[in-house]
Amino acid sequence: MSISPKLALLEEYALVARALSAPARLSLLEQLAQGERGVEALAGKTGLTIANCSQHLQQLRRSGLVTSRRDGKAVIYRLTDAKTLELMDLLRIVAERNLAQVERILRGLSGGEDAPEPLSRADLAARLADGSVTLLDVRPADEYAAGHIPGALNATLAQLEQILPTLAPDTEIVAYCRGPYCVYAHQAVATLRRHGLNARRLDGGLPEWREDGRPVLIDAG
Amino acid sequence: MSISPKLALLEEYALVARALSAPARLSLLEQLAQGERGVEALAGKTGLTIANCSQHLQQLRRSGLVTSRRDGKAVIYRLTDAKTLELMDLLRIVAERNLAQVERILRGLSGGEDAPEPLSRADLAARLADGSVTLLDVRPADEYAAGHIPGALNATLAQLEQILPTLAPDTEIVAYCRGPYCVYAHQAVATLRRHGLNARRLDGGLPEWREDGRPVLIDAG
DNA sequence: CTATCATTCAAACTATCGATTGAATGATCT
DNA sequence: AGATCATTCAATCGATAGTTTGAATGATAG
Repeated sequence: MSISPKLALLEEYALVARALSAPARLSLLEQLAQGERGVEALAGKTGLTIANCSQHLQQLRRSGLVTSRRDGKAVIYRLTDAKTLELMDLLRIVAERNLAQVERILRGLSGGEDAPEPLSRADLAARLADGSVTLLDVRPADEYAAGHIPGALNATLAQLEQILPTLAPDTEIVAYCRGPYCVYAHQAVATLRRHGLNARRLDGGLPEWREDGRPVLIDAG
Repeated sequence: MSISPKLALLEEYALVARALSAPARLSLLEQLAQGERGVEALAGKTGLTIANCSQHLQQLRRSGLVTSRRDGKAVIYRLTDAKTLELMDLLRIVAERNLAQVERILRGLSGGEDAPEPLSRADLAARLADGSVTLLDVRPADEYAAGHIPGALNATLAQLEQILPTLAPDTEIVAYCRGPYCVYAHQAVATLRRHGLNARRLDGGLPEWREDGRPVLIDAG
């Protein structure tokens, strides 16, 4: 190659950033952060066609953010390592700190109300131990089944209104979802608070909880 | 807006990543990591035309990674905060861990020899205190003048061969440069080792050193 | 060894990005 | 107030990215 090594290096770094520069791929990474998945499952969850999904996944693989293995006739993708999750998190943090538009969208999700500070994962662990909190997993049932925080109830946003009466009104409710880019927990907290309940989000989702080395319960399949 | 808030959020995160997805902009960020700069200075350092440089800078500003202020008739850009530097670093780390191509380029810079592990900044500080190390700043003279680690000698790669005889042969030499994306230190260490000297890189460059809260010496202008 | 099926490739199209040129802006300085 | 000059805007071009469609691959299962 005739170009300078310096430029060649920058091209490589840019390749990683470019892999993160399309919403569709961020959506795929969000899914993969919860666990390894096949192409078809990912396409279904993200609403992409199979072929399109495959191409995005290959781009993610070329960037080194994800890797794949073969299982029978299926190809299973997964995040390469925890650094990928770190990168996703940092991207979100920078966007939330610096972009007014993000602030606006998140405020819209909360129905304009001020949401309380998220609960740290360490604090949640302590409060789960002494039972002073109701934990709510607001992801779809299949994702809950594939792994969730022990002690968490599962209810999608649609189901939330139905289970409202069953929630102890004096116990603080903590909601969590997929992690870096998921908005379910934001919306759930807004709904719960509109109904007068004391609710807040968990800081991070299941991927971060798992990355902390904390226990994850998998339903028997 | 009619699109879902979720997609809108992902678009914003992708905007930040897209800002990092062009080598020219990474190059600008590398310069800005060393300190705030005007458009013309940045264009000169990166080899971009003024207009092109201005457009890239605006894209960086839209992404929230950099901000600007006016000083007389000049517009001065700077990194928004330390998170930008973190993001640049993490991008490099992920690329170095996962991309074979990066490994190859860095090996080429070292002339194929195995380079020793970089020295940590904390260790450097200790060894500067007891004088057991020769510190070499291999950036251009103007960047050295704008701020450098106290006690560092300045020599560009071109000048390196000339000052070789003046270096104590028994003292370990530590080289540093701009930081995340700079290759000068790699090349300098390779040159020094080819001449039989005991040399290694500093982990990180001036921006990381400054971010640690360590002293930086600015030449009187 | 052949059929099957999940995945990948290839080609086409549209949209967007990056570089260049030359003109316009707009804050300063006299 | 007008001249100056750094910066930004606008228009253009070529190159690249994203989506869709349909065909090709290639590992498995019978």
